[in-house]
Amino acid sequence: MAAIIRKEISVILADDHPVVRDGLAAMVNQQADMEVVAEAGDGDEAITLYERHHPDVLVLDLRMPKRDGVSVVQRVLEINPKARILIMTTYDGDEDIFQCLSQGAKGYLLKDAPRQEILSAIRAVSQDRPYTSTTVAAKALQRMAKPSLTQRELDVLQLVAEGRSNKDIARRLSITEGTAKTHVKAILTKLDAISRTEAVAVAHKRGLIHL
Amino acid sequence: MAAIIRKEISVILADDHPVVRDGLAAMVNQQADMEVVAEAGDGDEAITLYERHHPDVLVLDLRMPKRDGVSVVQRVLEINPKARILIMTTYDGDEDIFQCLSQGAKGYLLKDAPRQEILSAIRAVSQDRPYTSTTVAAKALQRMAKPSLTQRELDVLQLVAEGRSNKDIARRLSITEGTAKTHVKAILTKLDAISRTEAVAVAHKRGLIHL
DNA sequence: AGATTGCTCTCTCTAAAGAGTGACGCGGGC
DNA sequence: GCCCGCGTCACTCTTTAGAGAGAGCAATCT
Repeated sequence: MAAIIRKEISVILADDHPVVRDGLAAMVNQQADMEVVAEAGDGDEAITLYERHHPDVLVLDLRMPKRDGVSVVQRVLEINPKARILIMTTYDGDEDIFQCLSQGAKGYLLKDAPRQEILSAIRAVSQDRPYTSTTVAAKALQRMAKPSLTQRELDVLQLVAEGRSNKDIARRLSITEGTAKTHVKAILTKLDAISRTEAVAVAHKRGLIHL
Repeated sequence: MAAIIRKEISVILADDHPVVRDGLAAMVNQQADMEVVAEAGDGDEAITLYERHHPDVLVLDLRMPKRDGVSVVQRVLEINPKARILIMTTYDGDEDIFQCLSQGAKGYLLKDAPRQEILSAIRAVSQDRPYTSTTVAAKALQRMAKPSLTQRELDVLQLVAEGRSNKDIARRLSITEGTAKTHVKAILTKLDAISRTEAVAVAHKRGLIHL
């Protein structure tokens, strides 16, 4: 009979795709120094399981049902400010990652990363060392140069993306049409777009909105 | 030493995410009646490996680098008209699946499907029985009622989604602005949208375009 | 206190979008 | 042969979007 051995690095996986969890679990459990102690299929579950197990590393998908990655990062860091979180996402344009990283997530990974990169990212984060894939690092620099939208502008942008007219947007946000136009104009300028439709395309590419 | 036993169902996995391939491979190889004989990371590779191995089932991600699922389905069915292909995708709104299914793909799956569903889908397809998840079947019915866009309209829609003006669209397609407007109008009517921006939102939801 | 930033609102003016209609040639199906 | 869907083009008319230019007001930072 095998004795229960505590491996050095305990990991919780949070992803809404069973396939992805299986894949990651297989990779992680094959390693001598790490093991998966729990798996979560949505944001709420991720938080519950984190509280219960307090793992060394939480591997977290950015897009999940019930509660998205950003808010999970917030909540987990409230529970344990020293939590080590590795963000994982499919889309390299996702703007949310910057929000996560600035909130205290330790690392970021793309889902199409090769096995080795994923494992070394987990090891890095487990030692409290930040890990950022080169593609993201490059994007971070690009992003510095570009102006960021205010919260209100993001609200407007969301409605623009849904196809609402200025008048409609004004009604929904309880502002005048003129003000809505002002916001839209600011959005167009900041995103360097000529029309609202182009703005939506740009915003989507940058992951500012999720259609 | 173990003898090399041919399992009943040979499978090729095609997906650009190593994690997903690992997950699927782990699931499949655990089964007594099936095994993974090759893995592809992009569309071209999928075709090459299909030709080499002629597996019982090809599990194919719809979105891949180099060559997307639709064209892989076409090519593989040229090679072997009796090929059994199981389409897999992340997005349940994807319009492309209908194209694949009508071309001869045998089944369709969402990536967030539970393990059991994935395995039974592979078994069904391996016996040449069609498999369609209930969510997709429901969507197929919905789709019947809705008018479909012509190829030309899809061309225009793509440009609309990029934020181009009617004048710009006309120039790029070498037609007059009036004609471009006619197409846009038809698109708005068919998608039941009030503005071009809303049309883009609707089209994106239905998977008619990929931003 | 002064500067900055975000949100609000107002005004004018031009360009574009979209509704409504009609029409013509071309191809395939009945 | 005829009808129909498609792509093309043309015309009018109303609504909306977007550029430009200010201005007040609150919260925050320095």
